[in-house]
Amino acid sequence: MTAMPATDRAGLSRAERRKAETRREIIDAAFACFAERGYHATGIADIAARLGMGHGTFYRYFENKRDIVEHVITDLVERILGALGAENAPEAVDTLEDYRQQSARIGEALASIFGSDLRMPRLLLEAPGIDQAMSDRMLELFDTTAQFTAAYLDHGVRLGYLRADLDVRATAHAINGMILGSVLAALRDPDPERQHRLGAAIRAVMYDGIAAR
Amino acid sequence: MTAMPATDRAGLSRAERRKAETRREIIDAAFACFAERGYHATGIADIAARLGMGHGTFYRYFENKRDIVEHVITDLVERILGALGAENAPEAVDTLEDYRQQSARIGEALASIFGSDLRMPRLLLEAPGIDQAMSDRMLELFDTTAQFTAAYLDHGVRLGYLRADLDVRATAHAINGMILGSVLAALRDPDPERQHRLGAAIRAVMYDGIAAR
Amino acid sequence: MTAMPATDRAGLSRAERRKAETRREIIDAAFACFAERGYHATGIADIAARLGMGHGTFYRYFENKRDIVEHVITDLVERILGALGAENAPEAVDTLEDYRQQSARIGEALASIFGSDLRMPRLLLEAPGIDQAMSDRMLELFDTTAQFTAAYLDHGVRLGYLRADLDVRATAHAINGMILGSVLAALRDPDPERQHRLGAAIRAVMYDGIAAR
Amino acid sequence: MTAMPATDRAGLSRAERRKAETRREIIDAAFACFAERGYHATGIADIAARLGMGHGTFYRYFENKRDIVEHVITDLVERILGALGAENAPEAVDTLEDYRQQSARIGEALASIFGSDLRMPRLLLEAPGIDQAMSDRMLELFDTTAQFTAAYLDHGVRLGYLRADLDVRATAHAINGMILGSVLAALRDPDPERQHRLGAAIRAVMYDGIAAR
DNA sequence: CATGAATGAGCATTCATTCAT
DNA sequence: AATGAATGAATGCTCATTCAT
Repeated sequence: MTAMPATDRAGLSRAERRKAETRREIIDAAFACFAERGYHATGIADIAARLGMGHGTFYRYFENKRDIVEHVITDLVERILGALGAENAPEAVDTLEDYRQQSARIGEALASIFGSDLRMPRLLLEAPGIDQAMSDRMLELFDTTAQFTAAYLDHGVRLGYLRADLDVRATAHAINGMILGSVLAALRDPDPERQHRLGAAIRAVMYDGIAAR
Repeated sequence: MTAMPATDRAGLSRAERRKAETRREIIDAAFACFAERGYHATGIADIAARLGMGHGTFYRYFENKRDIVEHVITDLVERILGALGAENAPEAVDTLEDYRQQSARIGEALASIFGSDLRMPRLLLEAPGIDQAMSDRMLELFDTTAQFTAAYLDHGVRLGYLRADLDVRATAHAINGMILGSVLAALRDPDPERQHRLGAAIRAVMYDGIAAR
Repeated sequence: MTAMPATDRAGLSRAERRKAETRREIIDAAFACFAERGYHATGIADIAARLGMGHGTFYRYFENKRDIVEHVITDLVERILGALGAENAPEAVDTLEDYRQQSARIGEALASIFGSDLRMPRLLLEAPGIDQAMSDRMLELFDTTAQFTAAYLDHGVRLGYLRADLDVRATAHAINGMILGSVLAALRDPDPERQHRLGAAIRAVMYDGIAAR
Repeated sequence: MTAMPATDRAGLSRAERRKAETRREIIDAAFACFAERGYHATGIADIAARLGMGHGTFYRYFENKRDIVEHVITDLVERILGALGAENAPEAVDTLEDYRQQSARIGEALASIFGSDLRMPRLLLEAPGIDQAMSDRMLELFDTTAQFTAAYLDHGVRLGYLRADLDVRATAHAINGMILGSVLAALRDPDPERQHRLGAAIRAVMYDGIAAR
């Protein structure tokens, strides 16, 4: 017999696990509220009401409104980056054809993530309107993801299947811009068929250019 | 001589002209405030104070806060579209080389517009956070500008200097996405040299692709 | 004709005068509320309601709740000190008998001030419970008034009608303590007759001591 | 052997004794919190945290926040009155000189109590700001202590070493006021030397008066 | 027409208290 | 008996909007 509470595999006591679960639920509820009505139109009471809990309870889990949106965004970004980084890696590719296929897989993964729940891109789109700090964070996120893309490009240049004179950093921003463009287009018209054509168009621009032969 | 007030060439009386001027000033002041502090952090009093006028006066020119931001955005969009459409037209080009040069001109025009006053892209970025309607409007704007781009592409396809199998609509979104990406990059790091490289990278992707020859 | 608003003798425009009046009214209403229910039990809404005005209006005149109580106390202290300093001065007295009479006048003035409105001492008594800063301020006030008393004593020592070996500063605190004691007694039992006896007892202690001859 | 739990000399079971101890600890912790941060700024959680116990446990020992402060003040008052009444009694004195020495002892005892822990007078000072009832109680306390002093004076008058015409009740308030004044002065400047002079000044006023011979 | 005083809906946040475990 | 999670009443404060002057 010991006074120490039983812990699970992650070393968390029952209470800690419950607390983590509730935080998870609040993050999800807040995500839903923010995405549906927007950050400024959402009250803490809305988030609590969605979970059927008292609004005072919210403050047992998060400091304040700004705190929760920070966690919501962080969670969202992690989900996106996690889904992206999961099965792909720059080093996994040797030839242009492989790269093209990898691009397609990444594009499909992105389409799957965003397409599965349009609230995700919708919230990302609204995020810069929260405040200056969040706006900066979103710009930083765009830059960060461009670095991911740059890593892929860099690998291709080194292996010789991408142009040697590629301005890797700038091109990465351009490519990510195309992806962003397709996401915005999807928000207006979430037709899967159209998403597919957007992905194809992006790859066509990347590999074939737009000029006639 | 009549009792009718004198009117200028546009058929506006002196009073109407004065009113239009004041509306113009309010729009400019509101633009400045919204871009600097953000829509939600800006009060009507801030806008009025910037003009040295009473904040009650504001309501003689605009319905409410939502009304003014609508006009600010409209004005902003017009400035952008106006600057773009001014000297370029899809029909003015016959060859790929011409088109490439036209692209460069358009890119420079955009860089000039946005680069000259970063408050413009900053406000556009924050706009979707104002409310759902504004978010929709921004998505619509992205679509509208894509139609502009599509017109250029369409012209090129018809004249044969762009690929016959080009998915014009989807490609237009991709290209505009690249432009959007360069704008976002400029917001993080407004170095003109970098902007120039971003523009070049966009054109390189468009015309040369990223693949090695 | 001038654009300058008409001003009264104090150089205040009509609007400024009105504003000052309203501030005065708010201070009075707040004084009443704080004295009756206590600072912490009083809401801004209570103060506003007492004046029949919206509670938002309050914030046009005072920064916040702490601000108004600061002004209420300041006003209160000024009223007390003003009433005290009005007709008395240490230099106006030459003999012990004069001083004794002056003491009686000051005592009566104090009794008149506090006795006329028991909310004044009641609020002063509650003031240290507002917060640490106010508590310090009250202690400072006690010290300040002791300096007033000390000035009287000092004058008497110099003119020779008070003991040469008087510890002026310490004695001043003792005397003011007696006054404070009579105020506290008055709060419990505001019988004028009793106040009179308290004043007489204070003077008797001061001049005759308590010892039998 | 019976089912009755063992009891100590006071007739308390072990559990009752433990309960009393915990109450004692809570009172002490609450006293510390209230004196340091003030009643209104102190939360029940602060008190519990100071004892390292759950704040829910608090309510097993005291009804509510108002209840604990009542006990804290009661305890405080008892400590003061106890210390005062311990070794002194009106009847223990026969002559003015004895009385003067007794006064000095009482003064020293008070200075020792308050000076040893300034939180005591600080809490008493803040107490009237808790609510009306507590304010009344503090005034009552002042009156009660004046009755103590009055008993000493009464004894002196009866034995003839104090003035026969002394207004005992009023003079008692005046004397206690001086003591109160010295306590307030100590709160501002807790210099022991100064406290000593204040005590001496009080006795000088009492026995010698302030007038020159 | 300009003004700014007045307004109150609205919201984030705190914290004493309860009660299931 | 101890705990601390849950609760919601309570309140200070902001600011868009109105309207009398």
